[in-house]
Amino acid sequence: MEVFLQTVAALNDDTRIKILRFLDTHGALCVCDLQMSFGMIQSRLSRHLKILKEGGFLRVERHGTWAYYSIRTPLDRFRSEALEEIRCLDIELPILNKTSQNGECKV
Amino acid sequence: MEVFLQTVAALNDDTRIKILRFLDTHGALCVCDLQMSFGMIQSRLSRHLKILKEGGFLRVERHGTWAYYSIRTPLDRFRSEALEEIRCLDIELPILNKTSQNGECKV
DNA sequence: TCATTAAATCAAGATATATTGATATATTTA
DNA sequence: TAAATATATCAATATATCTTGATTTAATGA
Repeated sequence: MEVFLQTVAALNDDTRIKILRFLDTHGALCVCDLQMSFGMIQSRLSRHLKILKEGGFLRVERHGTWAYYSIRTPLDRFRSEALEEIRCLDIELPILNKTSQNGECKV
Repeated sequence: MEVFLQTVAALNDDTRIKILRFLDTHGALCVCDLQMSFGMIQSRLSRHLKILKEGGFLRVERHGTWAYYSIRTPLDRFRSEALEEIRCLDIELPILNKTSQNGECKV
């Protein structure tokens, strides 16, 4: 069962779908940008990012204390189709709030 | 969110993955055949079949008191890819126990 | 109509997953 | 080294989903 079910489980949550769509739209973002944009408690966000990463959808690149998450490429066929479906969803996303740009985050 | 998340939710369960794989392998089967094969309580099976049907993976054809479930065709791209993934899984399936063939089910 | 069988539904308890607040880890800068 | 900030993890609770046993619905045939 393993990998496939983990991939499916990663998709099985509204919040994670939104995060995927958001990163697909805006490219790599650090946790604090996502946190500011979604107005979401940090531990919650961190958990969802972990599940998406372990589900094979995201990659992380660290720069100092910042962790930049982005859609992993290339995605395999199943994950690509999933992402394509997500692109077609009529969902409400937050506005991007890129506090980290100023070098000052203090989220 | 609607349809896509419902589709994903349908996939998000070991038992349902096995049922899909089983029906993909053996074609249309009635509930009692599945029940005998999987050794599963009827209400539990019925629930999973409902979720798979509502997730767009299965169709039902009624013949008298029997309800024959089978993989719905054609499947859209996402569901097809999902099924393809399921075909590649290394999972243990029960042996087909087709009691209904004799016209006597008494499951 | 009544009895029988297949399948669906419901309510209660069991299990899994998500959320929260607190704490831990790690990097940068003073 | 110490303080500050970003991120990850943990433990407790809240919420959702699954399982079970009982009941209901529906079709068949006596």
